[in-house]
Amino acid sequence: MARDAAVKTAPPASAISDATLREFTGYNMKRAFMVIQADVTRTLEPFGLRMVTYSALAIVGDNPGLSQTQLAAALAIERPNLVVIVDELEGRDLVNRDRVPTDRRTYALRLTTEGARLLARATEAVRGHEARMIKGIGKADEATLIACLNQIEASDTGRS
Amino acid sequence: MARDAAVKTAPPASAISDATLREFTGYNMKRAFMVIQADVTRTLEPFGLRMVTYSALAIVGDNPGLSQTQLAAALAIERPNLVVIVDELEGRDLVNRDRVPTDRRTYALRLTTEGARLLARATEAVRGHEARMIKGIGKADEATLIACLNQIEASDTGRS
DNA sequence: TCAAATAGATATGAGATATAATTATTGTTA
DNA sequence: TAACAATAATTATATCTCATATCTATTTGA
Repeated sequence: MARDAAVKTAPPASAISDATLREFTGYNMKRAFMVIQADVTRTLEPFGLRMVTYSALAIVGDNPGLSQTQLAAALAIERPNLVVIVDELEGRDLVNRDRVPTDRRTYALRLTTEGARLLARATEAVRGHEARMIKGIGKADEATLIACLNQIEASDTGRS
Repeated sequence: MARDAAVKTAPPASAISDATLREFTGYNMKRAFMVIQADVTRTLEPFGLRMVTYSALAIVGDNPGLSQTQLAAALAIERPNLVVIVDELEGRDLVNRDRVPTDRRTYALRLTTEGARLLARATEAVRGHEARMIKGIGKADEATLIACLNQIEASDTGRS
């Protein structure tokens, strides 16, 4: 239904040129990322996960005992916004907020057994998503793609 | 100030691993795109433009006389959200909403002289941004990068 | 011991995005 | 040709994301 609407609302859509924007890496990347985002969202939906909640589980899994501040930094989101995310994951018994005896201000975040199981299953699904996305791209080109993306990421000056 | 805060709020930030997520193209792409987005936002700010308003100018420049529905489709945004964008550009005398004699429901969007001038200047600035982003990436790798991004974009099934 | 800094949480606001519904106009067809 | 369906733009609105300011509890450091 949504698909029909999208098609109908763009009668001669293919006739529209985006030549000027195609010159730029950022535009091509945004269009590619939109496809990836849509597919990964569909991929995670059966697990009741969004990109950000899946990412949070993955980071906690890789770094058991980290604090919410550290997790927020790793996810590049603000700490207030992370609180509700951890609330959600804790409410579903996917992560625990363990108290730290040496510093009672902070929590040590850890996956529960169920959280680890869900992360493993979701990661398998995301691997399937990954395979769909890079289908038709050779190993060498894929390596070049990742290297270019990492190079661009590293070019960050970080100035505000 | 914001930079200091960001640094300060992540004391042992470098110690946090994102190994699981690094496996995925989408994660690497998101991190790279965040850098691009931040830089292009800074680049366009002196022109009073955001990514979406610059993109709108570029598409109108490439397709003079197109309708708002076509522009919305090209920008992949919903038509109601485009209205305020065109309002803004029209209010700044960068684009005109010309009436179409054969169909009085629709507008033919065109750049004003000033809109064309601003687009040209902004495009030069964005070319500078592009150069910053891909600095250190060779011509061949850059071509591979774009080809991979376009391949991923083309893998879109479009199902909702 | 007292001031500053930190972790988490709460409240809140701004911005982006999506949907439903309205108006004006055009196309279709009974 | 009259009535109905479809389309373009718009308005209103809800939701989601993202950022900032502020608060409490706790720790650190002068």
